[in-house]
Amino acid sequence: MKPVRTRFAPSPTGYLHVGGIRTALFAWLLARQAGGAFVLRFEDTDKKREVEGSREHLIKSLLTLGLEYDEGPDIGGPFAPYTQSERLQSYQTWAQVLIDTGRAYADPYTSEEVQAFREQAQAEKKPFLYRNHRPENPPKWDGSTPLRFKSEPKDYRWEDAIMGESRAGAEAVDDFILIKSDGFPTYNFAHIIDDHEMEITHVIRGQEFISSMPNYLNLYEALEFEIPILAHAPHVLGPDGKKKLGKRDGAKDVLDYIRDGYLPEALVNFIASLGWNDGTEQEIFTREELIEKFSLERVQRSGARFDEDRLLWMNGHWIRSLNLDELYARTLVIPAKAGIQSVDSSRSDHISYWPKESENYPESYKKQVLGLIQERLKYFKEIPELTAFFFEDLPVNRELIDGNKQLKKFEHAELKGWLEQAKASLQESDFSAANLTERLNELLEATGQKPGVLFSLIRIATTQAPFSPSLAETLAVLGKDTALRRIDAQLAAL
RNA sequence: GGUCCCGUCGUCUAGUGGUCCAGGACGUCAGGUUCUCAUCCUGAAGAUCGCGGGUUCGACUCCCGCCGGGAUCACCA
Repeated sequence: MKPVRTRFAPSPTGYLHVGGIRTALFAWLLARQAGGAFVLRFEDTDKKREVEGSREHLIKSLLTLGLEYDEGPDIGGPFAPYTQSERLQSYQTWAQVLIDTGRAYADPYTSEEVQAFREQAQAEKKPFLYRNHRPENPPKWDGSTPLRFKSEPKDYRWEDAIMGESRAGAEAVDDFILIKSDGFPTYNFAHIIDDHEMEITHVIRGQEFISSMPNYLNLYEALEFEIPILAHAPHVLGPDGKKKLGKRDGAKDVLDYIRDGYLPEALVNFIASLGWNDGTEQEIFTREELIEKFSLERVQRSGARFDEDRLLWMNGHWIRSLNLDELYARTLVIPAKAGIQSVDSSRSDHISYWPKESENYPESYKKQVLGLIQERLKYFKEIPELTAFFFEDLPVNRELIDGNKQLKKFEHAELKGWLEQAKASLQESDFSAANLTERLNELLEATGQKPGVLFSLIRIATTQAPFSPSLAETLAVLGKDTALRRIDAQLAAL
């Protein structure tokens, strides 16, 4: 049994969005599960489409999610180089093998001529097959024209680890281009050479390549290469459930999610469970559980829709599962945007998720605050709006009391009286949560009011926020000076 | 249009001939937890299993047709 070697082979032409990284995750999972190797390879044979900075972006995305690769363009490995534009010699060598065995020939037509053939076929409502125009005596290939594969059409049946038993007729096999006239190989040729030379055992990629499988199978045979295990994953669909997810649908790339404060754990869990489950009712999986339980056979064959609500829920779950110190450490740094600058990338004036006003507060204070909001935090970018009142006195907002369904039925004078009572009691408190709770309960009796009334009143006075964590805990964190100062401000406004 | 793939609650899915008048999760709605928001708990609504034929004692599960959706038909990957 050969050691498992999987690869992720993106072309550096743009962002790595959630749909794209799923195949990377699957490949990584398989490699880790088998104790094999996960390889990163850049397929940059189309210089025109290359996007500046996308290599860095791709690498950063992978690493941020914890999908470490064992061999790759930047770290090398036993089969280096891992960038196709640096492997031209290999393609040249194998192309010569094909020429020598009569399985490749120079394309004598201009692209206009080929286009004419194509249009002619279309007019006759017949599928266009280049091989129907295969020249009888092709010129010797000198590199100035495309080099084509001389196919041997036949029906194919093959096993796809995800899609199951697959088949296609001979009409799907054609003479495709191996090497372009610019000297670079096509994907169709290059990836097969690379996978072979790099000893890749599992090819996992998007379903857009399924229809090319007969061509690849034909090439593998001509080259006498062993065919790796093949797996084609369905696309992740956009919110409308129709088109595949892409940047232009507003699909954010992976790093956008990270920057918004989504945890890698949640993203990995979410992406893995988009179209995969282990057959039980388990929804939350750690990275280790995924490595242990993942299998291509259980990957759904139909495309799954990207459901942001579910991601949000999952992220909240993972945030709650972290201990406070760990969670706090994660809120300290907003990862820098690597590679491509997103047009809508947010301002970079914040280096942490905490609001500006928090910078003069000690870490211990911020940790207490975080402890109070942990169970209501869905993603880190929400921290400022959830915590603002812990760091600054917000202006008195009359609407909070006048619009409160419990409080609006009382006269201001009455509310003022209760707040005065509260102030008097709180002045005597040591502001420990226990003492605060005790005094708050006494106040309930003294005023004869329900918590819904009294606590709402004090909560609004001390936070000026529409919602906040529970009263005693909030007061304890806020501290005596701040709490009393804010009560005075509220009193003055009533 | 040719070829290939797919089709279970709004969404992600469990389900491989009977235990399914279809189970779980997200979302939604209602109730509970000394106040708000959230968490947590409980409950509810929500799928004639795309449609129509077969096969079978019996089909979400097998077969055929249809419809719908997707992918692909480049000197892009």
